[in-house]
Amino acid sequence: MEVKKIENKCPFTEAMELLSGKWTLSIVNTLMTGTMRFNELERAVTGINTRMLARELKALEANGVVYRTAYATVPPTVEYALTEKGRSLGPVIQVIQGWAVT
Amino acid sequence: MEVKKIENKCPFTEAMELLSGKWTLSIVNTLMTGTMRFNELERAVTGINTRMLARELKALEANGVVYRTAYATVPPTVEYALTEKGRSLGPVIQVIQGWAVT
DNA sequence: CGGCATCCTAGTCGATACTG
DNA sequence: CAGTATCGACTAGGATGCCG
Repeated sequence: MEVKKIENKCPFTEAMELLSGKWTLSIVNTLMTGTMRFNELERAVTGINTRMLARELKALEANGVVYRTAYATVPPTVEYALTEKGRSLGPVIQVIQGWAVT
Repeated sequence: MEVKKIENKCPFTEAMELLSGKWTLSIVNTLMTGTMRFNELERAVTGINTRMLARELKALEANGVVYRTAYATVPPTVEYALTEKGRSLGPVIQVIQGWAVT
């Protein structure tokens, strides 16, 4: 059984799979300003809903873009912040933005 | 005074809607090497099929990223090349690629 | 407060067949 | 050669409710 493995699985494609989500870069961009809680993010990213935010955050966390910190307080407190990898997305956002206004 | 909020503003979202296609940037990247015909592209972009290529090319053409030149030869000849706007996507691809390998 | 579970729609994507 | 048409699988995305 021949498995047609994509040899040229370029890192570029992998990156696109992560970044092409509708909200992904908006979330990352929002987190550029600093650590935020779940509800803060939900309010800051206009138009997103709970499920999408949760899903995106999980994906971003799995990819080492954001960092999650949960505090065992009685009203649960969970904070999200960018990792080094996440912050390194700044230029990407800048460049796309620059291209967009051209 | 008004601060230009480039953050969660539309041009970025618009750009993402165009660029987030699965094949979009691969096609653009392939065309960076120069003008190509339909079948050449289909062979160069590994994994794509006729329908997707046709659809993407139409979208890219509509957005002024590529331009299409058809020659009225008996076996139809159609060439695709990047516009100025299309070539200006080079840095975008570079940056994402750079981020991907990090 | 954080965030999963459920249901749903609309769009994406792929393989194949067919046309000018 | 350069596409279009058709079908069907898959999934991203949205609305809402519930639970620790």
